[in-house]
Amino acid sequence: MKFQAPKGTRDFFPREMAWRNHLIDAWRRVSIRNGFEQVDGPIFESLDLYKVKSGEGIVNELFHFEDRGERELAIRPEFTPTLARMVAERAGALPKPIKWFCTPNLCRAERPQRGRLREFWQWNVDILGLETPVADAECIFTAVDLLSELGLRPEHVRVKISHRRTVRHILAKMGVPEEGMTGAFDLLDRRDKLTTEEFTTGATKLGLDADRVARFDQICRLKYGVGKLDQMRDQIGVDEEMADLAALDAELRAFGIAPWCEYDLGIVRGLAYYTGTVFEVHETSGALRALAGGGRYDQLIEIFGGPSTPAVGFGMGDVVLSNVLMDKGLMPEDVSPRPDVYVFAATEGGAAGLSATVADLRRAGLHTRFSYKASRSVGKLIKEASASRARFAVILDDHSAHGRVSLKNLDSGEQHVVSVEELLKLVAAK
RNA sequence: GUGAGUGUAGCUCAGUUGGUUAGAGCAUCGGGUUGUGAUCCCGAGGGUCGGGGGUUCGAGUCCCCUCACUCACCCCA
Repeated sequence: MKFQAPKGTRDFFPREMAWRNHLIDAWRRVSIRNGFEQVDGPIFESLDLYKVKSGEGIVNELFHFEDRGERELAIRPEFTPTLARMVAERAGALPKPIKWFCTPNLCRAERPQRGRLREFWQWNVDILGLETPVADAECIFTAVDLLSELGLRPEHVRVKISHRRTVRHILAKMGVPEEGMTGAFDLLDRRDKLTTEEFTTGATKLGLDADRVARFDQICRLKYGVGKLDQMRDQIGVDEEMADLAALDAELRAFGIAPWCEYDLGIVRGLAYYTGTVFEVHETSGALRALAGGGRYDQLIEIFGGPSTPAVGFGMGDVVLSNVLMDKGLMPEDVSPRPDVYVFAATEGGAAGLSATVADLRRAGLHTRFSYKASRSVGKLIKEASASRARFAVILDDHSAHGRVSLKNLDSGEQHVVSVEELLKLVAAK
């Protein structure tokens, strides 16, 4: 019997675990400096919680099971329902605005492919209780702050922004009837995957004539920089429902992230519950799926039984993010913790004091490793110390009985004979 | 759920028209030389060639089935 990790899941050997921690540390660090507080919920919830938001169809896409009390449960495929439940439960008592983040692992019963696995980690950032586009801009700023923290730049990734109400207004003005809106959004979303014929057929079904089909097609593809909303007004001829976007535009500039952002009316997001701003972070070559996606969902908390609460947020998964960093050559070689010192004995006399020295160094708070080898070959042991990525080698020899050791800086190669007290000082000073 | 591609050591791969006991490099482990990270030398472990069936005197190699992985579709909360 041979076992392997289940389809779409990953084992985290030390290297991978170090990377996962590095990423989650970055998520946490950036969240905190942007004023968000960390929360978490259970890894499984009542299956109904997910049906409320997404309908029966969701059941095939998640892992669900029954407990011994015949309760139907599901492993969390997303965090938003839990968040909504938590907010609805204490809505009255929580100080506003609510700014929360979370770094849950999520599971979806989908077929794995590039950028998509069955278990992954996702950074969730949400602001609840604020209607102002400042909150939308702050979410986008936080996402950009993280991307920047990991070495990405506007030439690598771009935040593509649209607005549900603005787009709805444009579509209505073009003659798309109210009942055709869902179909129109779907068409917008899938434009890049459709042939011209398929697109035209779809648009015609919505009641658009050839002229308007062409304009619709054009609108899907138009992109505008931050600060260029006037161009959008002129080219599309849109007048109303622009105030929200204009306010967001001003904030994006004020936050200093204009170069990272662009308006792209082809961004829809599949979710029916978005009500205003929607955005996705894409790698600029367009080769990979979205790194992150989010938007405003002002009615969701009510659906979960809470009071009417405006909300905006986004999610960013670890898989595509790692893919992008790898593709751009920004994946660090090794982010495992570096030992401060690596101790070994060059003589039998030195070996007598090995364990005691290690214990002293560890009690002093140093990340201390030592050689388990019987070899007294200094060259071999230095090599071992170096392979451990330690900053210093501590060499014990026959003088060590008198409290003197050789301290070698493995980065510079410098070596001095020092007392243990001096050693602690030198290592602490870097 | 649909389709395509790929499966030989931990990794990258070689393996002749089917022919003896399946190989290399890297990695791992042990040892040796040089009292200081290199280089070098010796050695070891690790494979039911993804699995099953078939053809054949003989299958890593040919055929069928199956499984896994990868990629694309559906979907993407």
